[in-house]
Amino acid sequence: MTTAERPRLSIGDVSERTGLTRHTLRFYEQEGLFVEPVSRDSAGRRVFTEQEVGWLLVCARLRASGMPLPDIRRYADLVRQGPGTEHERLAILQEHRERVRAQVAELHEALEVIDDKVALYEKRLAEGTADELWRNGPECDNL
Amino acid sequence: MTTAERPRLSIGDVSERTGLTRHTLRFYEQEGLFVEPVSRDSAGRRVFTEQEVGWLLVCARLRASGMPLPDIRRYADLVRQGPGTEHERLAILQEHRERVRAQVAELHEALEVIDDKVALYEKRLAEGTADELWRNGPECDNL
DNA sequence: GGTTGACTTCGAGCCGACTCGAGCTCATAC
DNA sequence: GTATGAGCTCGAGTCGGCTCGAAGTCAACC
Repeated sequence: MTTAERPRLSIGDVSERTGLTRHTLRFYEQEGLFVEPVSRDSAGRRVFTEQEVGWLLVCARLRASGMPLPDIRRYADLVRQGPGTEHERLAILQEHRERVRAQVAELHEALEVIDDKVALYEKRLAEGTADELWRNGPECDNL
Repeated sequence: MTTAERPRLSIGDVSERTGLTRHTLRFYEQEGLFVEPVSRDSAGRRVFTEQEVGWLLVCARLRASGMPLPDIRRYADLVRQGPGTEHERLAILQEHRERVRAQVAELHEALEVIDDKVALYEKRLAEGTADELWRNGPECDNL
């Protein structure tokens, strides 16, 4: 529980550190992705903390893996509500994990198809027999 | 080179066999994803061949792995143009393969984050110490 | 010859997640 | 004191890939 420095980060700082644009950060606030309301300075500008940067980095990973904003919002809501909501938070994470795993599996299947085609083209091109790859050839399984 | 049966498949048949809706199949034709123009019967209805089903299954994999429609169209165009376009076809496939691999890597990174969180929640819930997971705990790295 | 069901075209609508821009307010640097 | 630059709000636009529905055609069965 370090009561250490609380560096006050501007939206620009956070943008740099998270890779999310300023626009996106405002949009995320509006969408309720933050656990606590984002605080403001005297001029009404957003002031972020290191904690929030950390959370945003997590959000970025969740987004990159396809978690919809409503799910992230829900998770953030639960964290805000505090103790007693851990089971549902866990459930959200587990469900998402399954979806991601399924997606990885799907991508691997696609990679198999792609790899086959690449191998075929490379072989034919190396042999100079690319023409045989043409439409009605015996081994021309789907171009 | 089997000159065998040419089963004339309706859009409904193809829909069933590819998992693509009729709407999507028409849309794909319109978008130029087919190598050859789709033929029609006397009443103007689309008639598909086994070859086309095969190609659509490939398309489905490419789409599932995120290849944009314009890229698929380009590939189909090249196949239609025939010999001499193999290098570019190969290039398209290789490029896409790299993107898919990158995506898989990204998903794995996300999975690491998710797995960590899941493990943490499971541990605390099992121990009944979930409360310690609360906000300002020492080990509470980003909720 | 009427009903059914599968097909046709066309254009519009939808979805999620940004992305952008106009017009404004501030604070700091010179 | 004014120019610069970063921030603000709000509403609208974009993008890709479907998705839907209305209105019509056609063949096959009873």
